[in-house]
Amino acid sequence: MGRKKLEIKRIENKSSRQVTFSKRRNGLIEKARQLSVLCDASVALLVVSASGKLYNFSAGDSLVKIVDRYGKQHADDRKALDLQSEAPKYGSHHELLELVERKLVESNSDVSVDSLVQLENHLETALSVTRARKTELLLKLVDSLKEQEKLLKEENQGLASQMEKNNLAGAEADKMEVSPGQISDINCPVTLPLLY
Amino acid sequence: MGRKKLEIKRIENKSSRQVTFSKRRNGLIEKARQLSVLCDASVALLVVSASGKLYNFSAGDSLVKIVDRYGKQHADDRKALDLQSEAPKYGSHHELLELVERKLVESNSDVSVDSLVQLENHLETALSVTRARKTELLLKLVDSLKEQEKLLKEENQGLASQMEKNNLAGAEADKMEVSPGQISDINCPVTLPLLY
DNA sequence: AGCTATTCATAAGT
DNA sequence: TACTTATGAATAGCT
Repeated sequence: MGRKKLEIKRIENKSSRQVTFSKRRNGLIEKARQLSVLCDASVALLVVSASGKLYNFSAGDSLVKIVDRYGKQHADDRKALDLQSEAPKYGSHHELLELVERKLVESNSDVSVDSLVQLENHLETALSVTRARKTELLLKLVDSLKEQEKLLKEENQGLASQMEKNNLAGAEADKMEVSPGQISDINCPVTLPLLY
Repeated sequence: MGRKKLEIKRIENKSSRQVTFSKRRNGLIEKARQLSVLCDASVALLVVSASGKLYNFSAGDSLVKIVDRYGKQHADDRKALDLQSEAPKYGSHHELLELVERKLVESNSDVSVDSLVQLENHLETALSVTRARKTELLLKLVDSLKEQEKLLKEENQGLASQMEKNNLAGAEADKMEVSPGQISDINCPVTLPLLY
């Protein structure tokens, strides 16, 4: 789009490469802005120049939000870590269990109603906390599974339409079996009570 | 750049908005690719359509790398956002607790011990049934979601590998592709109930 | 999806 | 770096 047709390959002359970078970067950002406004979409754009400088732009939503949405698909590590990082607090369950057992044995010889009431209260508190935690975790799990499902469905649709596009672009149809691939183990290794 | 000058404001007609979105999105991606090649730069582009679909493109370097580079500068923002997004869940818990408390205060006006014992029993039965039902439903939901996820992943992988095959069969490498989400399983929170 | 009339972006020049 | 302009590209409105 200029005085001459430009081949799309690395511009060897350093200064014109820099000029072109600046011009086209601005052009790209303007196009991104227009897309966002015209079509009510969110756009995030990150450009790293050859010299390592980072330029960023976003429209429709904050860059952080858009990146975060992307991150949900690819930062499973972070998610896993988040869940794990909460574990330590509740990790010493075994200790607690032993404590409770000791208390119970104690209370058998102790007939004082007061101390039984106290024990009851402690146990009830523990129960309540535990139960709340259980439900919270289950609900979290459900939420993340639903999120996962949504993303997978979108991805699926994207793949399908892209494939259709590719097919039209000339490749002969090659029948293909669906390979099961590696499906990681989803069995929850949990001692979850069904009823109680 | 068309038959008529187009004002840069939201296109009201839904279908032409969609068509424009598709055209301009492709144009934007092509421009991004060109910038990357011509000027030896890295470009990451994330577009979220009005309907919530995510399109991503990168050139020069992997999207994750570019985004990471950005992320390191803005880790704090993202952290804050993460925390915020989880906060709402705990709000409604409180409401429910208050409702329960009100019910308890109501029952205080009744002084008959017998009737209180009866009420206690009824409530305990109701609670137990409710709780069992809740857990049962949640676990069922989790199971079906996991099943659904498994199926979607299989389908996804099938599509991805088929597409790869098609690509090898003649089409030139298209940089833009929806990554076949390497979505590892959500870690199942292990520390479930201590007491129940 | 394709097809043009137009507008837009920009390469080269100043 | 900024402005100008000739020209190649992108695309809006149609089909």
